[in-house]
Amino acid sequence: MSDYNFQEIEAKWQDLWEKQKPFACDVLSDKKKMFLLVEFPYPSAQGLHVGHPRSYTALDVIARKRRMENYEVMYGMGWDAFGLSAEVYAVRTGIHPRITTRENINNFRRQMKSIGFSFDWDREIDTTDPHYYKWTQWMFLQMVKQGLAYKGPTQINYCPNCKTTLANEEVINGGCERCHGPVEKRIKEQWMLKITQYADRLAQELDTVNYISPVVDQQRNWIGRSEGAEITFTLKENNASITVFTTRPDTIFGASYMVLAPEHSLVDTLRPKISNWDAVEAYRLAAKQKTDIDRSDVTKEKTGVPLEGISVINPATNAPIPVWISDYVMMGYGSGAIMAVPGHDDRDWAFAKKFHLPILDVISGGNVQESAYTGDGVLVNSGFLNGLNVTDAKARMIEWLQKHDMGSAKINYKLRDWIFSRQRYWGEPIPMVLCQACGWVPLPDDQLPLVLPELEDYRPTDDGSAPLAKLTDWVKTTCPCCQGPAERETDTMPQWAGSCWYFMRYLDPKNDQAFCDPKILEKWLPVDWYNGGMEHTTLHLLYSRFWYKALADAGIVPGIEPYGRRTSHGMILGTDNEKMSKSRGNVVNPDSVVEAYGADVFRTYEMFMGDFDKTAPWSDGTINGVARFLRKVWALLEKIDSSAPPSIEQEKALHRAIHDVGERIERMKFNTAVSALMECINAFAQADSLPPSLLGDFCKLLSPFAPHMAEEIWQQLGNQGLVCQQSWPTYDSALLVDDSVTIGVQVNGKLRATITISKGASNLEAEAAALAEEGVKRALEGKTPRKVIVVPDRIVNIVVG
RNA sequence: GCCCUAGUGGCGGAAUGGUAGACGCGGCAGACUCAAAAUCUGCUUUCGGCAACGAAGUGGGGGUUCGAGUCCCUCCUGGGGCACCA
Repeated sequence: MSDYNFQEIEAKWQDLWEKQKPFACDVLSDKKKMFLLVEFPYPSAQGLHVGHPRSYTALDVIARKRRMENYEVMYGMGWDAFGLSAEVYAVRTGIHPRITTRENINNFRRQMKSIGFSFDWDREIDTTDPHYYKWTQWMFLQMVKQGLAYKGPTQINYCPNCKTTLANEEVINGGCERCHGPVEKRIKEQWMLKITQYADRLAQELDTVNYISPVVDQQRNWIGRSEGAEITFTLKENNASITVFTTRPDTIFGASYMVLAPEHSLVDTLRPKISNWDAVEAYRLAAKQKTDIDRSDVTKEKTGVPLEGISVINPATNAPIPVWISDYVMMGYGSGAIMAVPGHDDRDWAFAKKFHLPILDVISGGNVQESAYTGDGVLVNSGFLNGLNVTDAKARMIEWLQKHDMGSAKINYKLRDWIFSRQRYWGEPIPMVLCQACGWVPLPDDQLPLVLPELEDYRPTDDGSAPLAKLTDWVKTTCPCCQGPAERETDTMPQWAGSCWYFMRYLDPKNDQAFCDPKILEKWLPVDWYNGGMEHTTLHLLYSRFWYKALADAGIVPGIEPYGRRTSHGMILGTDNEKMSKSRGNVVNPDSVVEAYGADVFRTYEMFMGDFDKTAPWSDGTINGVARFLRKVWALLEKIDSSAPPSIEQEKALHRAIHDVGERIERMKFNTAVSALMECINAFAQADSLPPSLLGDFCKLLSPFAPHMAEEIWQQLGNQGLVCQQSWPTYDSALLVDDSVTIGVQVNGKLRATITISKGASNLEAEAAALAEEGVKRALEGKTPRKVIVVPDRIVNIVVG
């Protein structure tokens, strides 16, 4: 018996898998399908992070088990290779992103293969391959045709450091997601996707899928549905009107002033009537120059300027109220105007206090001069609403507004349309042409893919225009519609475009007639199980659901949701319990782990290190323990004796493991599934001999975690075929139960003894055994039990006193 | 401020309302060895005690229950998300 040479043995099986392709998916198979998905990575120059394999291994365990359960499994891998990071890296190194991307992909593929994932590598995809992005462009055009894409001036988030536009989802606390620098607001012509048109469905249809609840909560939160009313206020000075959105129409009698966003266009219209225009203009200019970080600082004092000479009529009271502008009202939400009810809104209260505006009490329950009262109560000082509670008053008020044609019920969303343009080079060209005569014209399908042209200098420009604009020959084209002179769009798509639909391409990766054969889509969608990071909840996952619904509405894909089930893994931290980062110097490189311990140890450790859901710190000690475990498994080969009958203990240990490992994998309790494997081999090792069949069955349980060693032992036991192609073992329930059971005996809920009784013993027997215990007698101090609770095979609790 | 999440030995972590600490790491003692590594055996929540045993114990405080790490209320702390969204 030699030591386990993992380098040699892992290479041997990886070569064999490569040749025999046991993980190839037959999409036309009659077997029950199982579509498993992990987020395909962005192939960075740093290579694979130890965080990636946590997700990949988990679903690899599921994939391998499902194959052994006779499912046809789809488990693919590919590269989300467009995007800013690749371009930034290329600019820094001076090497074209196409070249660095190819190198990075090769490195990622090598790393993944060294870990032994059971991906069907013949279905590898790459978002930067023209054969792939042809369909990304095609799908974008489908959205154009459905009226879901439009180009228009919009206030965008611009990162002056990265020199590009950011989607709202890419702005974190007013800063850039990538460089964390401040983000400016600019007005720019951008391609937009109308994700807001799907806001309601994106929220509602979460009920039709099985996502872990934090994902559901976070998406709903992000979509931010709120029910309220739109109310029209009329200007006192002329008949112009201003519409506000409020969730509290019930408080309208307390609306003592109105606030407009500084950017509100009405301010310009009203200029001739505004007597303090200089002050107004100065305030607007100052607001414009503020970054979102300044503007969204909740703790800062409220500022604002009144529009002197302007007032509006409160439709409920008919009284004129002043109009202010303040940057605490945002142009991008509702109508950019609010009715301020300082008595019952904290922000309005703070504003009113500062500027000495009237604070009216219209809902009983608080002292509005001290602080805003936002709770429930009975309406007061509110005319026909008096005496109603908040809910009823809301309904009554909306009714009243509708009757008088002054407003109606309205639902608003925080979700904004998706800013889809990037003034960058390394992305899918947007296949649109601007014709002087015809306007924006989509490229016809036969001109797809619109290949990303070569460019000498692909660096972003300081004036915010796209690098492709420099290619004047490429930009100049003819209109597909009228053949007149036209210009190509020079913006490219964001990183998120290619990942919106990539899972479908695994199903039919080489098809050039369609992104996927519709029959295959029909059979394989939705994805059965998608595991990925929480950080993608309001980005990729939301975009992708929207993209799918848009395609579904165009009749292109089946169903309404792309992913049936969504789970998430916790982050892997450094040994210091901090997020791994170069600057902290706590990064663990998967290559060095594989080199030192082998893929099997790496995989098993990643599953054993902690609860899959939760963050877990890297630990060199624990990984050693896993290595020791696998060495013990290997050493069992020495005990193999085909003439020895299995001991009952060994059989019980095996069947216990079959039960526990299977059940724990299904519950994604991978750490305790590994514990169950450990317990089993600890039991196996007790005896001097072990029948080959028991170790063979154990190999089946081990194979999802440590597939190389499992194959090797399986072969050395003299078995035919691959262990990964065997059937998942079943357990004999009779072997799961013991004849006797040790249970606790409590006196008044405190443990005083344990008794071993036969399984299924009657309550009387258990009680008698319990009362006979010395420890119990001592605790009873001669008192007579008042009550004895026996839970069969579980516990005896004696109540005294 | 709002919405999620978590808080258990020296450490990672186990526990369908029923013997808290499985499994692993680390530590201690021993075996093997010229020695070391590797391996194996035993012990290892804390306090008191030679021991038998006793007491305390799952972030704090209340509650429900024969019985609470687990359920309810409340507070504290860490992690994540959203945030002047009317």
